[in-house]
Amino acid sequence: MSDFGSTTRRIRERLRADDRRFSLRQVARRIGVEPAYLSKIERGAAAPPSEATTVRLAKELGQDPDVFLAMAGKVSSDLQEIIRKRPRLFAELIRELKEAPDEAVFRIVRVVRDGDW
Amino acid sequence: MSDFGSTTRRIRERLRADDRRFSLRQVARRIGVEPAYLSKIERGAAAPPSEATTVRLAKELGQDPDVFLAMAGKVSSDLQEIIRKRPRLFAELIRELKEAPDEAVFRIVRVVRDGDW
DNA sequence: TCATTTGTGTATCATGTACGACACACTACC
DNA sequence: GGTAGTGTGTCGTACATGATACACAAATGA
Repeated sequence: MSDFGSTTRRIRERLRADDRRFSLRQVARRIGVEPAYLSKIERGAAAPPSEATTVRLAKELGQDPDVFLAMAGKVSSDLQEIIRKRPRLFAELIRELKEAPDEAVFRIVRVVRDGDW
Repeated sequence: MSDFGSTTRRIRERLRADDRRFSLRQVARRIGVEPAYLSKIERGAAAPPSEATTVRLAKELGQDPDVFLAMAGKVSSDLQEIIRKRPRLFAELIRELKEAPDEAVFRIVRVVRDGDW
């Protein structure tokens, strides 16, 4: 379940292969946490970090923050806020789309984005 | 911001007007918390309760759990799980619908529900 | 070879979350 | 006028969250 750590490690080590700046210590430093803490996270000895730290980590590794948050068992707080403002509407929409194929969901996104419908 | 308590109290007292079974103590008993705790919640002296307790409270008062959770500053964990399974897709959809009028969102719900498209 | 860098083990901590226990004073009712 | 029910004040607590601090041994590199 907690592949957050191992995935993070895998991605970081791949980046490190051709850029020494992606050592655990240097990444930890850039995202603003102690090396020991990031070490524990990557080994699964500590739970995934806070939302803010997770997002910094994702960006640092060139990954999608929403995906990293999902791996961390979280949902971005800005999404939560959107839902909380119209709970009935969004709750119904999301539950309705639970089993919908990716293509169907994405079609909606496109339709909404391209406005006029 | 924290109208959770006062709203709860208002709804409960309205129910109580024609049903003595909606005293704070009896409601607390039925949803499985101590009266003192529910009292603090209704007065805003304690933060809104856990997701599970919030849902039991909403149902007890005949309210929509998603709305009560929203007031409690939370999003139902089953919705979060749906989002976490396809984070990119749902993140994009929800952000795209952030400013969309209620009617537009609801139209999508209907279209999805009525299948075939 | 020797300084630097690296990852990690251990200990610790502050804050928040989510309540329970108990006693108290007031009100309602018969 | 006693008994039952009502809301509340105070205190405590068990556990989770999100980290820091420090020391250490192994690898790396000039």
